[in-house]
Amino acid sequence: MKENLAKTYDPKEFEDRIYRMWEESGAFRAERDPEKKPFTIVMPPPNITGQLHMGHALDQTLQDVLTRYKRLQGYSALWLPGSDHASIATEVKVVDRIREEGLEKEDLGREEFLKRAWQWKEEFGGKITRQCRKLGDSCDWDRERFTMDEGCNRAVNHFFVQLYEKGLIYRGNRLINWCPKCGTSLSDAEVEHEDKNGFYWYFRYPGADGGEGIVVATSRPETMFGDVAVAVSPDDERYTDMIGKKVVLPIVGREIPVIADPYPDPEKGTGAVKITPAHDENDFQVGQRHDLENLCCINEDATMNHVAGKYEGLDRYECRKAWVKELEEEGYLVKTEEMVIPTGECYRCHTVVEPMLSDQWFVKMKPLAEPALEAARDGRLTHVPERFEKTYVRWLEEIRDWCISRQLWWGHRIPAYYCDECGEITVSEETPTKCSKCGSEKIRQDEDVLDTWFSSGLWPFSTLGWPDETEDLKYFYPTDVLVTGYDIIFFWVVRMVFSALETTGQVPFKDVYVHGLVRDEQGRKMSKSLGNGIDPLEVIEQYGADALRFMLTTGITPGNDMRFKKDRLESSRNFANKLWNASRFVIMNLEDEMPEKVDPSLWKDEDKWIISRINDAVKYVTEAMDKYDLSLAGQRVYDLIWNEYCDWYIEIVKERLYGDDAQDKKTAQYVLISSLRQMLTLLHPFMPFITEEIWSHIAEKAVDEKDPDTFLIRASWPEYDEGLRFPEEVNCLQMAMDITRSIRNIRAEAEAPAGKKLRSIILSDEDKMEIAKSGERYVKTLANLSGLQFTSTKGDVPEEVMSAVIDGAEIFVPLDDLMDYEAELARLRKEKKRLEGEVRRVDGKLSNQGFMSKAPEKLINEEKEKKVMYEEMLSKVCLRLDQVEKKIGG
RNA sequence: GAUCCAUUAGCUCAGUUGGGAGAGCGUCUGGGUGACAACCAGAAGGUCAUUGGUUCAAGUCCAAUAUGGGUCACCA
Repeated sequence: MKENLAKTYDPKEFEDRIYRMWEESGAFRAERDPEKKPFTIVMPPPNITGQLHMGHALDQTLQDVLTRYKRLQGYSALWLPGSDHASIATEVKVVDRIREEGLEKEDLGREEFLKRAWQWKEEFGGKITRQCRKLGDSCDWDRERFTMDEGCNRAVNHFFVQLYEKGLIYRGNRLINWCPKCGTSLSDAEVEHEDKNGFYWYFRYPGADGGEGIVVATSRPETMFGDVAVAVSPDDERYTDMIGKKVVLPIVGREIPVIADPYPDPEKGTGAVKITPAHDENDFQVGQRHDLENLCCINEDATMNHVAGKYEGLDRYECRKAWVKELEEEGYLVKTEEMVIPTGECYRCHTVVEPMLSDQWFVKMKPLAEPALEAARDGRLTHVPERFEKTYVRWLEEIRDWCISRQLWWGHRIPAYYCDECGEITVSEETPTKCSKCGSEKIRQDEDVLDTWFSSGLWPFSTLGWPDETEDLKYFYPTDVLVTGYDIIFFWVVRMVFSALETTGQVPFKDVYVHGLVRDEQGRKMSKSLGNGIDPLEVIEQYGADALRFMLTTGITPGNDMRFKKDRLESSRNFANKLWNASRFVIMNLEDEMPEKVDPSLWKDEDKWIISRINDAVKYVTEAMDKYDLSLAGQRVYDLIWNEYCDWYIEIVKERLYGDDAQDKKTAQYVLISSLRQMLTLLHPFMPFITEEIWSHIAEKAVDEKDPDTFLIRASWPEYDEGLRFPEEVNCLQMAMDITRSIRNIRAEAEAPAGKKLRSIILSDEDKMEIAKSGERYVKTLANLSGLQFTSTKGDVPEEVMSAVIDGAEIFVPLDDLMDYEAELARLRKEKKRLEGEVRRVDGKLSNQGFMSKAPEKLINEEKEKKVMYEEMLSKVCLRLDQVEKKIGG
């Protein structure tokens, strides 16, 4: 006898073992097989600082489902894993760590600090990837990459130099977003905008000529020290005569000009704007137009500098408080107004960002954005769901130059070298030994590192060997689909696309599959600060990885958030349990040998029915998977296994398994097991562990732990087969199931015990008699009958019965002393009402001239048939109702 | 301010070329039946947010409104 599965479903017992078997046998390895088509996904690299959270679990499960599906379909499927150095995030962690030793990073020096950072990476960097294995991720671990490994470093330098030489990277002194806490510049995308309650303070700037001067409003009085002008609209009549005159900066005493510029809106505030070019983007532009000085009054740590006079050294907000007080005491404050102030915050530490004038490196975006837009417009790049293309397009259309230098140590150091002699900047992939212009050896490398996203942007091809024309790059690139959350479309997706188009000339992936966030049971975002995060590893410990995976990939829609519900987790686990038990049943009913293939001529109706149902499901599931409708695909497999295979097929087939007909028994065994194999394959992408475990007990060719080709993970995805449609047998089973349900229904309503054998009479229409009778043996067992009689004459039906009507037949159950006419009456009335409704609906359609003239003929015929059917059923119900009413009356 | 999403059974959500409203959980009624109580057999429960439009036909397409949520935006 074949060894059976354990008595109870216990995922802990086999999940790790199965994973080890896959990994050690090389089942995940993707070969460059010219016979196969490639399928590639690169994993969005998790930060080395992070822990695996539910967001990763969702993101990765989706990728794994797709990868496993394609692998089963015979593709050479590569899912390439890796992790991201996460410049700012990691640096902050390492700084915190050395601070525990009472040290600042400056105390260590750059070299020693980087050593510590690498130590951190070694220590924690592998954590997430180890955790991925628990989820069942079928990544090719031999190809695992890190954004700061040698190859990626080379790609980054190469890309930087390429852009620089094309004039797409430049160094400039411009206004950038500065995070005072992280001590670095940020890109626009790294600044989060938030509305905060604050004030407008209205201050009078007196005229230098002793006149009234001008009143300006500001939400940031501390920047007044950096004011270099007051701007008014040239069309603002209130201020026409002020233009060209000077006003005095209160208390400071410095005289500044009143200038005319289109920027001020006469409708807003007082119509006059103080201009602080060093601390505001708009003011900066005004300053450029009027050739004004950029007077900086705030330090990098957000304290005031010497320009603020006695406030030097004070924090910007402390200064604000004291300064407003002083201005008020001196009579310059005209009024204060409560106001909602939009502020920018650092996306890492949420410190209010300070716009600062600074020397930084920038990427010129317009020339890069255009091809990326084109790729979306002409369909080389598609978004799932489609609507995210708008997000993508709008961001690219409004894009500004990208500040890529960061004042940090952990990251890719900018490959630019300054000559101390002549000031020349040498940009080079290889570390130069001397200045490219004057030949001096006194050169030093730029201190800054690059934005993390600069290297992430190269991920889909740097991981495959670019800039070298490697075999991997040729075979696996461009990748097929990128799976990611909508929250990083801007940060990441967009940058990968333009970087790829610029370097490889191809889109980095054809499709972008966008998923939502996993929220908690109340619908809140899971976050560290709320402490409402659910640890995927704990869930796996309790319910198994398969249950988690199934729960995450079904019952959701692409692009929409999902709520983490324990209910659904339990229901997924129950489904696994159901499959486990069904498989146990199948195995326990096998002989010593695996059943051999039987000739289709031996198939019974129910065999053809389940084969046909599976065949239909294969078509449906394959189409859904191809459209990324994983949820619908998973749901369909669930229904197939539970509601068709378990609920009906297994129940029907039991009689044959316990019977004496040896050949028929073998047929049943074969169909049972071959159906199961197909269903396991369909389910495998979603629930890889349990399906692989069961497979190892029922595979046609024995599983060899060393040979991945014998595993389910490398089996063949079933294909839809026109030859496996059996409409007649499907109809027969359908009718048998309808009759069975009717009888069960009657039994329940009459409160007859399930164990009690009943008799039933089926009064069938002539044309349906054959088909009804062909289902006799199913109905007898499934409805637990002692006798079943078919007739076409009404007279054969006894009077004391309960009844039900289905298409083509009436079902009667004589209940003798169990007879409950009240229940029967109630049920018949309900049925009558329902049928009347149906007839009304169909009549409505058929008497509608528009419908009759415009609807497709096929549909009209269907409706006509329905009309006949419903009317027949109704008349039967009415007749029966009459009888019962008389009975009760008499 | 611009834009996107959501609104379907008590709860959480599916519903993909417009053509008879579904699942899981919960509730109610039966059930220890030779895989499964993490189960089986039944049942109740919905003017698909509102209004208008297109269509023979709308949960599904279009337009407005309401409520909730998200994203983007240089407003002193």
